[in-house]
Formats: sequence, structure tokens, C-alpha cells
Amino acid sequence: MTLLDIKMIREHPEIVKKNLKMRGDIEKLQMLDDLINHDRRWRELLTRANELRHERRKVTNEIAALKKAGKRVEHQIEKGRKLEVEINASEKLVKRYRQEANDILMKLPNLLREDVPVGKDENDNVDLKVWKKPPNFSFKPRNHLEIAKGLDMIDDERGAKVAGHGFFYLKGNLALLDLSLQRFAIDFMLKKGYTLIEPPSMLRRKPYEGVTDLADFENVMYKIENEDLYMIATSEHPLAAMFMNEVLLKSNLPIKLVGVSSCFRKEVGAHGKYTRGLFRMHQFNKVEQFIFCPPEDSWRLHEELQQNAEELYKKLGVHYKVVLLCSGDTGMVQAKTYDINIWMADGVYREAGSNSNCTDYQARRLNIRYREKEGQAPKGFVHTINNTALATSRAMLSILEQHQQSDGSVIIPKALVKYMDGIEKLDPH
RNA sequence: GCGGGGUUGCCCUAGCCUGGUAGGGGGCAGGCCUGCUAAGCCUGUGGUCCAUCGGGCCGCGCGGGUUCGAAUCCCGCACCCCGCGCCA
Repeated sequence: MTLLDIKMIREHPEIVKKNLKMRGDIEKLQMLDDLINHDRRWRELLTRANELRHERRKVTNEIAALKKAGKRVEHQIEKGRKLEVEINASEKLVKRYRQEANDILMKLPNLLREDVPVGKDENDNVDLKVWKKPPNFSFKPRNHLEIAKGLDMIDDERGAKVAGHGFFYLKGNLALLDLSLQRFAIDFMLKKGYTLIEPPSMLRRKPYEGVTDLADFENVMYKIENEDLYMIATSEHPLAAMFMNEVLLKSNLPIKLVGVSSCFRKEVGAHGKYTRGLFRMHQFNKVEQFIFCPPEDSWRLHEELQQNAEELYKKLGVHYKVVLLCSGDTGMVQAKTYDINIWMADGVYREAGSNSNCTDYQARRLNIRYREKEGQAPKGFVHTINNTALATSRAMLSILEQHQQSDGSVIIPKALVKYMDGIEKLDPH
């Protein structure tokens, strides 16, 4: 299981080096050198081990032949025994070096696409476009938590009492709004021809290592005690892992999926980030777009997913910006990422969704390949692309904050009314 | 959760008891021959390492063990099928 192609690293280490520098992963440059050394040593040891195994094969064949002829074989068995000891020692070394090389390989990030701007952190991200103007309130806008409480739609204190900070009871129309947003996004994606998937809410470690950054096991995923199971942080993960170790037929590609699930995140290291109300919860619901496709189609489809997500926000009448993440802010798994940032009542734009082409990174780690035609050998790894359709928590807060009225009521976007049992306005009374 | 059966290359399947070069069929690819509504024949088929030709190693669900030698024997795990149990 490799994340970057080891052959490519051997032949063009400078590409990987440049990529690490762009990402600001300076500490990984040493890892790369170690990897190259381990890989070289591994190949030397492997060659030696293979020679020994070849010797053994000759001896065992000799034994078989001599036995058939009814001759004595003590001498050959003794030789074989000695060889076996050498082979064991040799194989142990080979395994160790391969394992160490692989461990490093698993920690190296995906190669960024050429058009990703170089930058250090989110401050260097590039605004690409803006839709609508920010709301211009004649009163001081409240944040969504104040609004939701005013409408008696949320109970954060009891959520914290039973599960801790970051968990909530959504009540009445807010719970209904959550479900409405899910159904709205799903219907929209179904019309676009995507297949609806309700995936497992937990994954084993092996598939999980394929879809995500290893650091996420510390910082993001909840682990089930005494089980090899992790709560999913997004349906992207079980969707990506769905075809692990499979070879897909090219004529069946692209596979376009829309996943719906609850998402669970520990949010370790959220210090200093905006954590109010619905913005950063330990549990939220999300409708997700996901595509498996041949390598040559992924950049076109990446743009298609972007259009889909923007259409959804437009239908909700929500003001947003599209941002291209810079090299330093792009995740390890991703080659290029667009975020949709929504305007919030404090005047700050915050991420509502994220659209990433992971190229062959996930597919390589999950061993998802494709073949040109039935009966042929696999041709290569597929590309995977994922994009939030709607994270209901953030869509809800954008609706509450952007569509709020001076009296504490909230206008429901027209597109949602039919899913809200005809409710057009959330009223305090 | 318990008992039984199973997992072999791109696909299907034989081999497992009784350890000794993984056989057959299909698909696909290339080549040959050529036509009578039929086709037939040959070669190849995954990963990886060294290399100039070429050669080697690995690969029988995964991981260990026994053995000169493991698809085959032993142990652990995963998944699938059948039956039983439990259950929204």
C-alpha cells in the first residue's frame, strides 16, 4: 500500500521535495531522504533474499528427485536447513526495511496541482468569487445560537449535561429544518443522476487508513472501545472505502454517489477556532457528493461538483465566497481544494463546505483500480473527488444568521418550504 | 454468540485427505490459418527485483507456525453461505 508511487519518488525525488516545500512540510524533507535510503537498502536486501530462495528451491528440487530415485538425502537436507536459517534472517530484514519505508510513505502528502497558489496558511487562500452581497441589517444581527434559543429550537445545556460540550438537542423546527435540508440536498443530487448511499457509520482501521491522514486517528475520529471500529467523520470515508481492493470497469465510470450520514468528530486542537453553537459540533449531519472516475476526467468533474454545491447555496439564498486553498492550507490527502465560505453575523466568512480532488491518493491507499475492458488486466488507479453538498449544521446557521429578522424570526428559503410542511417563517410565538 | 461448509490468478474451477514446478475452462490481448450456415490453432495474461539480451523472486482470503520444502499440515483473525440462538 503506497500513497505516492515509490517509482516516481525514486526517479523524481525533486518533485516530491518541491511539493513538501510548497506545503510547508519542512520536517518531512528528512523523512523523504530516509525513505529513499530505506528503499535502496530494501532493494539490495530483497535481491539477496531472492538469491537465497533461489538456492533453496534448487536444493529442495534435488531432494525431491533423489527421493524419487531412492537415494539418500541427508546431505541436502542439512544444506537446506542452513539455507533456511539464512533466509529467515534475511527476510526479517527485508520486511523491516519495507515496513519502515512504507510507514514513511504513508505520511507523505499528495502532490499538489500546479495551479494551487503557494502560501503558508488560510490567510494566503485566494478568493475566486462571491455570490450575492452580504446581508445589510438595519439592526444588530444576532448569532445563530441566540436566534435558535429565542425560537426555543436548541438545548445546548442539556446536550452538554449528557454528552459534553459540542453536543446538542435540536428541537422542533430546527430538527425539522435539519431533515429538510438533507432531503432538499438529496433530491437535488438525485436529479443530477447521483446514487443515494446511506453508508456504515463505523469503519475498520484498515479502510480508514486508506482514506485519511493518519493524524486524524488522534485528532478526529472516535474509536469504539475494544473493537476495531471508528465512528466516521464524514460519509466521504465509507464512500471512498466502498470499493477497496476492487477493480472497476471503465465503462461503469464515473460512479457518482451522494452519501447521507451523521458525522462524528473529536475536534481535538480546536483551540482558538470558532466553536460557537452549530458551527463546530462533535456530531452533525451531512449530505456528501463523491465520484470515482478515470484519471483523465477528474479535473472536469471536480468543477462539476463545485457547480452543484454552489447551486445548492444559491437556492438557499445564502451569500457565500468561493476560496481556492493555498498550498499550506490544503490537506495532506488533497491535490486541490475549493472551500465555500459563508458570511456569518459577526462579519466573518467561515467554511461551510469543501471540494477536493484527491487524484489517485485515496485510490492507491485503498487499492481501487480500473480496467479498460472486461477480461483485461487493471490499467491503473481511479481518481476520487469529494465535496460537501450540504453540512446541515452550517447550512442551518447560515440560514438563521442571514435570513433573520429584527423581531427574532427567520424566513425559510422558498426551496425548503415544501420540506418544512409549508412553514415559511420561524416565529418566536 | 454456537455449529457446519467455503475463500485459488481478470472470471469460473481442479488440486488439499496422502506436502515435492498451480492444472483445466472462459474472458481479454497478440499472432497464424482461412471460410461450408461452426470456426480452428499458437502465444501471452498479476506484482516486484536485478539487468543489455535475459533472469530471479513473490502471489492460492490475511497474519503467524511446523518442515529441506506448504495452496496442501497446525494456530489466530477477517469475510461469505447454510442452520441454530439472540434482537429493533
